[in-house]
Amino acid sequence: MPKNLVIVESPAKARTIAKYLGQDFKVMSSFGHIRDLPKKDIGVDIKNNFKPTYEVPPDKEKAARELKAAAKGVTVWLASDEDREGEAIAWHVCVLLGLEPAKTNRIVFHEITKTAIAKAVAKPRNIDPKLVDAQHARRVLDRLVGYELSPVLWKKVRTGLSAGRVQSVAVRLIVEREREIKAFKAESAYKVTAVFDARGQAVPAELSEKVASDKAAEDFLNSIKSSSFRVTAIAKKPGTRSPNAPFTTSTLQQEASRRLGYSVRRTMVLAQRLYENGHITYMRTDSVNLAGIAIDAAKKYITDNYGDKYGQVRQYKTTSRSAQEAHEAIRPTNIKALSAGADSAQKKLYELIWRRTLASQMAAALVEKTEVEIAISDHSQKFMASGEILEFDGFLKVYGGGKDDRILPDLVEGQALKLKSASALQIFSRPPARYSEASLVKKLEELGIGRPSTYAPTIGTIQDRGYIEKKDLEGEARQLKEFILEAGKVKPTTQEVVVGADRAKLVPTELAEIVNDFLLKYFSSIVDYDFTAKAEEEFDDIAEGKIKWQEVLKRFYEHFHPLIKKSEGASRAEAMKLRQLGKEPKSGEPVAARFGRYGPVLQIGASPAKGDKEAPKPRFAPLPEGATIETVTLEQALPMFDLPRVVGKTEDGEEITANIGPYGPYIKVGKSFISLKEDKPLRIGEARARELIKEHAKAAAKKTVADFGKLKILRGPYGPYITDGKKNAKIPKDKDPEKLTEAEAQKLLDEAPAKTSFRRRQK
DNA sequence: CAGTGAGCGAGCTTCCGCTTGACTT
Repeated sequence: MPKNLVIVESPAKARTIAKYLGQDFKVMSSFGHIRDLPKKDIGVDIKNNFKPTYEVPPDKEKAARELKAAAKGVTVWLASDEDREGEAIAWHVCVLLGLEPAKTNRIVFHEITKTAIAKAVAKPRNIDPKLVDAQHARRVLDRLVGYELSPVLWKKVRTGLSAGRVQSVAVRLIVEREREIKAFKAESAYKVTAVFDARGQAVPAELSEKVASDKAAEDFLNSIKSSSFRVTAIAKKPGTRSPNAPFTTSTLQQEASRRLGYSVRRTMVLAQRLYENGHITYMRTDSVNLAGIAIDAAKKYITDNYGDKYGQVRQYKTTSRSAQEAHEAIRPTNIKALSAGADSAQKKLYELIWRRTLASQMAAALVEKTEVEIAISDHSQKFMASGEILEFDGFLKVYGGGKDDRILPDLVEGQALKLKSASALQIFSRPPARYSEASLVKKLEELGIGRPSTYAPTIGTIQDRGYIEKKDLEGEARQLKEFILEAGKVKPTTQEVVVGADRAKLVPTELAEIVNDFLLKYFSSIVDYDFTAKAEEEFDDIAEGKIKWQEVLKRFYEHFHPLIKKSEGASRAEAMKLRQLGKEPKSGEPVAARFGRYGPVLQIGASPAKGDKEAPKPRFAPLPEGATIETVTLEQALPMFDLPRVVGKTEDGEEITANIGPYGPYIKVGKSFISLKEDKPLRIGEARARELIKEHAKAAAKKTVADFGKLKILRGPYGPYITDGKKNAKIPKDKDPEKLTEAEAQKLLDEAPAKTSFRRRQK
């Protein structure tokens, strides 16, 4: 029987450490925080000096039971992470096991290697009560903000909403970015480019200044028709490009999004699998530090495979202001393994991590940049030609940026050049980019808001609450004017480009705007971008013993709670942004847009006064696509009251209607609904509707493996399944779904467990 | 999943940060 019990946070870590510790040690996991504030109420006794009530949540009961059983009569070693949360986990484990925090062995290691673990065990310390206090303050502060603020939103806006220190700032960032984009006025200018001839070789160049108007652009091209051109200066400059630091959670999410197109959540699920199978180090980290053995192994690998001159040992320093550095950077556990992972998605992510890690220990790439100045005989402006040649690839050998050489022909100062052609193309200044999941994570990290373990869940939460939507943006076609000088003549022409098209961008809903504006008005200090940073300073003061944690909370609460009281005076109508659009021509009734119980809505006629049952009820309609409460016009609003609209009949004589529902525009035949994408419910014709109905039927047939009437076997995203319209059943792997008989299918369905409720996304 | 927007009232919702499974149509 082992005499020692080591408790870490993660079961995968427990397995690894067990290998290094031998027979005398049993290693178990707490599965993260093993005690927490209760979910159902605030769990903080505010009047009693903010005394928190902690309990074991239902999903941790099993772990708690097993730890208690294993801790009897042995020496316990607390080996949770070395940061504020880890220290608190160690303390909670002590309380759970009835141990004395001041007398229990506390050990930490930043890298999981035999020597690091042996060193830690040789020199145990005790729990740092001040660091635990800092965590109490962090936990209780978040609880007070979340559980006092959210109910205000239930009363003033809609039930079930939420607000918090992290999520409300994330929403604010997205709302404000969207407003910047809406307010942006694109400015036009002209970019002049030219191609010169140097003894038969082409030299592309660009005019050093932009030209403001189309007249100026045309005039300029006309004015250089008979000019002469001469090389007046050649500057060659060596340049270097250095590799980036190894991955943290945030940079891994950004690069996996950019290079592999993975969502933040998908990246974390894949990384978790790689970690559990021992292929990579821990994936929730803010550190760019590599263990000594990892640096040595990378150095050896580089020397053996690419040669000495490709290697350069580098130690990176974190630039993140919130970093707590409890772990290493994310790296392969064995750099000699070029590939790892159970499927191609995992493999791609592993290879990205492998390449980034190796590149971080490689030499800089060397480039030679050439700038050539070309003077125009009768103008003061100059053309500039630039070239870049990669002289030594260095780290780009494994982590390339995919930039091609731009090679200029050999030129000498004073050399005359002949103009082959020139063009002036209209360009527009671009609005700031919408956030993607990954760029939002980057921004939050810069602001010090959120932690590696919460980036992905936070994005999920603000989507679940209906604050933001992930959207593919189609962009719009824009005609760009262009003047081309060729063979001594300037000709006007146009180029069509699509601007603003983008994939998977975060767009705020009207609900987000309402909630954000409300929070900004009544709780500006809480949704302030620096709120977390300031709070962190106070937590640090607690950890350093400069102030008691209850004192920090007291000061905060004396400021915060009056804001809650004050917000109770806010009127619902104010929050709901009622906006009058005009009068309906037929009846003269007022037409308004507002945020209703279920979202944005158009309304004709005033809401009757309370208790007035005689007054006519107002009529309601959804907002047209793309319009918002702030932008919708009377002209756009009026036709919406004609929905639902009869489109026509099918060949069988069934009526087809069109409408806009809570899930977008659709057409309806009998009981089936078909979502509309390009077609508009106000305009779609009978012929087109019939087409869509046929396509829909075809797609449904493709999904059907077998149809027994009441019972159907369908192909879903998780494989084939049996359904009777009410209950679903999986088909065992050893059965061929094509050959299943109705009786067999019925039996499987009857045996399947009853539908369980599984909520990830709320309505 | 494809409405709605009366009124009343009971019962419920909610945070951030640590960690995994079990589960889905």
